[in-house]
Amino acid sequence: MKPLIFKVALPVPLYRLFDYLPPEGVDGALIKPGVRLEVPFGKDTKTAVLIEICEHSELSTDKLKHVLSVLDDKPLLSAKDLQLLQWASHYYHHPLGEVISTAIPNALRQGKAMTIKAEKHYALTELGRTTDSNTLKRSPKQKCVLDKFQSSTLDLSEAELTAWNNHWRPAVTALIRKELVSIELTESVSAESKAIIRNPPLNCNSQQQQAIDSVCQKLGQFGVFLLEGVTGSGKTEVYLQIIQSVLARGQQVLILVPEITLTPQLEDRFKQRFAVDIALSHSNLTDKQRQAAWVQMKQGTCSIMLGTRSALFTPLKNPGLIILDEEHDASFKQQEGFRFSARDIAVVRAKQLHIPVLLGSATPSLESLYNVDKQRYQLLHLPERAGTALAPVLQLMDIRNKRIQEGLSEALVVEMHKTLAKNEQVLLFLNRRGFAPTLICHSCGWVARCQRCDANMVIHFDEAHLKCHHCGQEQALLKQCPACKAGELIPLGLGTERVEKALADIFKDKVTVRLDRDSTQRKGSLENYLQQINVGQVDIILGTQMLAKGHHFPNVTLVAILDVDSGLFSIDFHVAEKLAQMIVQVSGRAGRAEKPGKVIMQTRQPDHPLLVTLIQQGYRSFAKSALQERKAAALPPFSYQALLRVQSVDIKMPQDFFKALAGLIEKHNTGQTQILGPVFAPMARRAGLYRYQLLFQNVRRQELHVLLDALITEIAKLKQAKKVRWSLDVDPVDLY
DNA sequence: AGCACGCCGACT
DNA sequence: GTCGGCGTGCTC
Repeated sequence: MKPLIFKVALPVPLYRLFDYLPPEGVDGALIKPGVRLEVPFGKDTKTAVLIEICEHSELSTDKLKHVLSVLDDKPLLSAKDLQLLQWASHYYHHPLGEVISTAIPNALRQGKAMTIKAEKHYALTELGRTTDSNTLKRSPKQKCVLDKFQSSTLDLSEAELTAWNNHWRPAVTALIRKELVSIELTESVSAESKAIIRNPPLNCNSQQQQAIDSVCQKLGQFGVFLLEGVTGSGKTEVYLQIIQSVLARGQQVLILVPEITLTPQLEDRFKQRFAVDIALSHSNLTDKQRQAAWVQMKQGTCSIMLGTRSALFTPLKNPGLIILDEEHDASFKQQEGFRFSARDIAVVRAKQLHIPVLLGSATPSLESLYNVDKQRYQLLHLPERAGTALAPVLQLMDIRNKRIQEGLSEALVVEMHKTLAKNEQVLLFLNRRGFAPTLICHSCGWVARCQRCDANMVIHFDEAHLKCHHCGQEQALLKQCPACKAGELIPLGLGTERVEKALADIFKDKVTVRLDRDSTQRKGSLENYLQQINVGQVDIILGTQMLAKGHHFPNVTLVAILDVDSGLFSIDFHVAEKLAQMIVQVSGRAGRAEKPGKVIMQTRQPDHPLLVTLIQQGYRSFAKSALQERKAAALPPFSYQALLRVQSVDIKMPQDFFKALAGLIEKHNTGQTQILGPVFAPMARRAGLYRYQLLFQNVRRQELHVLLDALITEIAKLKQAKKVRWSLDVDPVDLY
């Protein structure tokens, strides 16, 4: 009788599976694909995932090793999960083992048990702490809540309720989930849950209601919805009410948001509505927390997951809906390793699971709008701002030949004074951190350059450093020109730090807060600043693109984009789209309720078609004309692209690789795929590596992928390929 | 990706 | 005579 062969995926960058024999003394037929296996691999042992069991191997049986042990009783990944991951591996031409690695939490990848002993220990400790009132001497408020809780008194005060929700409930429900708490406790908790009046649904306008109804009618079947709603149009309320319906069907919801949007405020908004726990998944969690969230979704003990990009792959016991908020956001595309688009895979996953997927944005991506045109996606439009709020007025401020002080024109300063005099807030947007992007010698023209990149060092006065924003290298701020030893060093150009200092001079009695990566590095400091802004302790808010994401500033009535021109000229066709989205998103921070907002864009290109179209006719008109341009140039979404990036410390090394590749392309490109390059990347050297790229483009996706398939197989075997770092980026969003 | 094997230069 | 440089090839 032939032995069974286990085909397994390993977390290595290899485009193939490995064959093993079942563990010794174990009937292989009893083991199911999707379980984790401990296998010997080379010198060490690794955690593999069983993909398939079959009867044949390319290798003779005596060459095969036995699986050491089976780590799971039940598959960690279902057949559908595996199917999706295999699809993604194929579509993005990335090794399956590494794709699986992105789909499962780090702890499980390392072979840890699915139920965590340490977690149980933690829960028990927590139980001891929370149920023993005597140990709560330091927190009398908690003690009071506990006493009421234990005596089944359910009329909690508001403060007690908050304490309960924030500190108690998560701990106790975590215990219940782990079945470590007795039945009577469970019962009193559920009674208590019902007693708590959570934030009820808000009244919806007719468009909101229509959007809700459209999606709810499709529950249980596949459909893609694009929810287009400007800031303040009540998108979140639409999400919440649809989620309510999904929960009522006993199904789970996966909500994906961009990296920076996942704030405690958003989490609170969900918590305040639903009487269920919310699993979180983002990069700030510990391995253990991520695993716990993942396992809860898989086992169905939690119904809502709120997470970033990689949460997309979380196994769901009863999938009901996927929501992807701010679908235009570039952070849904992973920019290294397995370069997947969470937005695109979300659609594939929803189709596989026969559930709807809801993409939301005030500024939908051109791809999604194109899919609406093609009737692949159903558009749900929320044209109004909820309540009485008025849309902000956008205007261009021509600053040609005008006096400018540290990036602020006199006319803008006047507007700022007017706004501040009314006790309203001003928001200034400048997408460049640091003090100034260039340090130049006034005497000899020497410029501080990064030694490892084709880039200038950026001046950071606060830390007395020169920093490279591309490789992170830092050096002490120079006092003297290293070239001529004599000249005065002058900061050239504008960054947020510099504007901050100017604001302190011009608006002496006003409070300014600067929000950028440097000022919010410490954990919780962003939350802190946002809090200060919302209670009115701040007059002027100054920051980079992190201002464009999600945060609401109700008292801001003037928004100024200090330098809109820097985004207007780029060889990358995506940049115009990103700029338009950024302008609209930043504008959305202004004007709330009865206070209409004003948005000023300082420009030296007041006639630029992008700006004029956007301002006079709005985002949709801009998108329409941008799509027409894409069509005329046969650019995506009217064609499909893949970018091969090649990096090397040696400037000449990649040439051998490209020479070999040219032969392969010649041999395999039997279709119409256009090959553009190889050329240097726009920044030819970064972090000490020379960077080349080669673009593949074809109006037929299938044909492009057939070529890529053939090429990847051969490149993986190429000896010239081992001397360089290469990667393939399917559907690239930035061509740099 | 790791890791070992392997063949040529500066050190005890 | 040996340590170690990283080029090449393999991992079921």
